[in-house]
Amino acid sequence: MATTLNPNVPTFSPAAVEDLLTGNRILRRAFLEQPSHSVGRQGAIYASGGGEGPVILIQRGVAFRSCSLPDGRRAIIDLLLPGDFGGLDHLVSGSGNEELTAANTVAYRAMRPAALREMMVNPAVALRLTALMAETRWRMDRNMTAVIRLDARERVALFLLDIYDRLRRRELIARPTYNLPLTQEQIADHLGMTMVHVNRTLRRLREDRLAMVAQQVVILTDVDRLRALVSGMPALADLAEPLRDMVLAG
Amino acid sequence: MATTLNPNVPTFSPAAVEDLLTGNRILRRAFLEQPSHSVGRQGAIYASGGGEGPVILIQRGVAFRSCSLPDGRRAIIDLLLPGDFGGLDHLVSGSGNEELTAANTVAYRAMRPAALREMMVNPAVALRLTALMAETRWRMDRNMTAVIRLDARERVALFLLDIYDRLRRRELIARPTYNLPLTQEQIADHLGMTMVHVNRTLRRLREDRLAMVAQQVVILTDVDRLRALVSGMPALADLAEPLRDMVLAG
DNA sequence: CGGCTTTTTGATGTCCGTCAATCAGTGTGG
DNA sequence: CCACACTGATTGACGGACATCAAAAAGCCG
Repeated sequence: MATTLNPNVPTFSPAAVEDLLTGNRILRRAFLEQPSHSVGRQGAIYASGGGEGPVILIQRGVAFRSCSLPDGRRAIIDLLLPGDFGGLDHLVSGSGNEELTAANTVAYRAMRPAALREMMVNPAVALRLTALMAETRWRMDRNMTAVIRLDARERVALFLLDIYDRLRRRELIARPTYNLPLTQEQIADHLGMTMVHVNRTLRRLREDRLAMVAQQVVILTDVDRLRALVSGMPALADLAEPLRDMVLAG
Repeated sequence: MATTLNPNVPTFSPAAVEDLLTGNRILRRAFLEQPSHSVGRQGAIYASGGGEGPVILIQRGVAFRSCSLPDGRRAIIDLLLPGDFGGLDHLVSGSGNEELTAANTVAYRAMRPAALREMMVNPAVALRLTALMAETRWRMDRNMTAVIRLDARERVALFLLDIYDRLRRRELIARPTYNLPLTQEQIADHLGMTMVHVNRTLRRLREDRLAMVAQQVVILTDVDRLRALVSGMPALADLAEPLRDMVLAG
């Protein structure tokens, strides 16, 4: 087995691991029984004002949750990779203000919130859903911290590293190279910068031989020095070893 | 009854309201049976690395969740007001990276995560916990959007208005005036600016007769024009009418 | 009154945004 | 097959919003 990626990754409470494992299994099985959907690039998986949105499990592709202002400004609040769940707040909210958009072609399973709520009578499922929401929050904590206190270079470095770690833990990649289906403008909307400055920052990272990003392909040429850039940040929280999301196919 | 504060506040799914009400009642009752704790200004309610942190319900005072970098930079990620729950991710996480600090003297009830997990066998409680986590996420979405895409003036205006709305909905205040036990440096750490610039921005708001902030006292002199400043932002999500948190005393 | 934190203000600098033009990649239809 | 259009990437010149540095003033507390 792979060793833990980082010494102080938040782990799940031991007392809860059993339930989390069970809940994880049940939940994924239920989603995999649903029909598979697909949306193309820039397509909406759900949008605000569209009634009760679904809860989804991403199987292939990348999606992002965003908030758009009327004047054209936009914030990309969270990024969902294969294996991530989205729309969990639809469990309780009739109408949120968020929208979920496919960055590239996305294949996903969807469930109605009502069906999921019924599954929550199983405490293991309920606990697992709590864990999923907590995970989302850890991701957001991180990006929030980055946007609040890191400079452009650090922000981009952290962003590239975090996606790398998330993909690696799911064993979707093995080497420090991956496909990132976001335009520089979308990256800018996620990191709180302008497209132009994202471009310049990426160029500098390239010149410094830290990372190369071109045409949706990311190559981390020096992971160690990248990590050193953001060494002040706490580790990326993710599922503990026994909870890795292995069931993606189906 | 008061009318809804905003036409398109996200409401809870009708199908879930019954359970949410029940869960809310049970949950608060359980917390109110716990002994009351108190911490002074700048005291830690829980910190990273302190073992399994508690889940808490704030009764009096204001607390903030923050992430500190070794070089002294700090991000204040979320603000907790009376009636808010904190540390919900301790339900699943053994060791997070967050810390919760009292802004002024805070009185709160605390429960061990294990006890709460046992209560989750009740689906109503589980659903209510999900709702609480969703609510936290809506708050963070908002501040994330603000820090990513609003300028300093808009950020401060939104910040002051949001706290105002949160306090008002809990009926902790009736007029556009409240106590805000944060230093300008802490406000800066929450909004992603420097203390100096927060100060200047507050001065401009005062000169424009929009809001006065002095010595922890906030007076919104022109709520309408303040709202106009941030009219592009979606409404602040909060509990629907039947779910207002009324049980604070005890 | 000291000693502390917090606020306030000025002077100066810089990181990043804005504007604008060019270039590259992709698709389309004549 | 090549104009044409369109989106996204890239780069330069310039400006501004915000940060940094520094110091004084104002609260706060024993």
